[in-house]
Amino acid sequence: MNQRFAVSAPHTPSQNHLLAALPTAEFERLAPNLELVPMPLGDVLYESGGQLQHVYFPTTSIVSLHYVMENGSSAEIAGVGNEGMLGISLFMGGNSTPSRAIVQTAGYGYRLKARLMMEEFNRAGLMLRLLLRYTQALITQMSQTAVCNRHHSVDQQLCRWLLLTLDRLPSNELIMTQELVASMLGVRREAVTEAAGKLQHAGFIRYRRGHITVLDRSGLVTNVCECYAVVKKEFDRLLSDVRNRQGIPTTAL
Amino acid sequence: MNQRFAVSAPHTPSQNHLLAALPTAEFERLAPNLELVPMPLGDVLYESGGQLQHVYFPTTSIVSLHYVMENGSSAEIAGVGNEGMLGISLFMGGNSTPSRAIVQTAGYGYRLKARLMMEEFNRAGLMLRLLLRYTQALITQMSQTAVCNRHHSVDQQLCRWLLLTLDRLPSNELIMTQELVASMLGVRREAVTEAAGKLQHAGFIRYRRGHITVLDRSGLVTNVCECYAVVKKEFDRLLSDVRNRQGIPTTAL
DNA sequence: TGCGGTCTGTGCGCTAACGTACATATGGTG
DNA sequence: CACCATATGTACGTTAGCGCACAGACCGCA
Repeated sequence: MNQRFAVSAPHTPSQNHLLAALPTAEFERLAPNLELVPMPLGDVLYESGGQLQHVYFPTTSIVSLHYVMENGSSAEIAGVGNEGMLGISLFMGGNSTPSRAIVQTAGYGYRLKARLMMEEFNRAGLMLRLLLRYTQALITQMSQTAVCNRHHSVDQQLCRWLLLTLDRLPSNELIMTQELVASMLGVRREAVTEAAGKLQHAGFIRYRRGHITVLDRSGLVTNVCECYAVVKKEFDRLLSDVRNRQGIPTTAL
Repeated sequence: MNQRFAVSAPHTPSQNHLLAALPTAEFERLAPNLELVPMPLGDVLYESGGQLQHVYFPTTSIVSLHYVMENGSSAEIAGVGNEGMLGISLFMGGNSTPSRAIVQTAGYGYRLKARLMMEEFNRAGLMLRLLLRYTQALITQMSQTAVCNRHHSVDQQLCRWLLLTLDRLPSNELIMTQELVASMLGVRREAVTEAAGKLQHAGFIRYRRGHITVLDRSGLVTNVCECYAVVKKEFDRLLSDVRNRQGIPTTAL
């Protein structure tokens, strides 16, 4: 159903919540410059330390902000789906990303040239407010990841990760090897096999070579740590009024 | 020497790098509203989830952004000294902090009413650019903390933490119990005792009840993980032109 | 000067996660 | 259809860090 939808439905920038939240005037100014791009699994949008040529607004894809250490081990810092944007360091001022952005779930997205993004941002209009809000939500996600890495078990973290990914997906199936999940969580592949085995045994998920299907969402919820709810709640709080083209209260700016 | 300096030298907002980087006009507009406040050890500036009444610009104090979990365990997300500011979520749009801000090293700072801060920010001038840059640096610190929590030993993390704190201090002595350090790193107090014991044995530090003195900085550097350098480098890169009243290249905005 | 709360040192069993090694299963490709 | 690269399952010893318990040391205060 997911794939059928992706084929039959026309792609539109409004599938991305941030773009969808722009007032008509701003949206139409931007629209001609938004370029639909396919995002295949494993595609690297940004390399750590690289210059930003474009920003990306995922629609059906999910991208992982990833950090790779000197010794080769890695961990996900945050995930970005159709609720967000990639390339915030462009307007934050660094002009280069500290982390790597890698496509975690294949799909589509729209991209915009860095220069055009900056022009829009510099108008200091709704776009600026939207992006700063989103950045705030992203910061929460990163902090929570830091704390979760410190204090929670792999089992809990796997549940958190599955739920956060599931929330960004139209279907209940993840195209995803355990190896890849392991590199997201920053743990051994075997640890994922074991944790996923428990979840499958409990009937919450089912998987086969490269596919994970969630059968019982509520089962995952009972096993997840508080971090999931914290992140979810903060995204809802900050971005709930971003769902429709109504804008954001102007008190903020 | 540190304390003698704090007493004899007059306090001035320019001791904070962000304030010092403002052009004279903007600085003088703000100055009358900057209120000098003492920041005693353990003082809580923001409680998690609370509303922001002020933003704070530390001068001689260091404040820790801290996260406390349901089960009581905690961890530091980032530290803020005279290079930065507390209360970024004010202008980012959330208007409430997700984390707790607690004074880690006693000292002074200036505070500014939230409303006045927003007025300045909304001028979309240099202040906005400065603060976004700083936020970008803060994000790097948070990401790196997340990864460090995942992959590095307590020994390494203690070195990282000591060096980052030392860099914000005019002297080489930290007024700090091991208990407090432990709650920063999110580990057991005993783990800090042990790690600190090794460092003392190696002659890098010396400590007594509530005081840690760094004797050999380079010794810590040889034991620290890459995370220290990454954070330091990114702060330097983003904020090097913030040291003096020259402003920031206008390419960014 | 002595008291007492707090900070620091140390030991011990326990567990989660790691590193390594290898066996087995799967599904796309020629 | 057979092959084979890749994904998954399992096992075992090792280790870092935890939780707990308690002893000793320090330092400010009465």
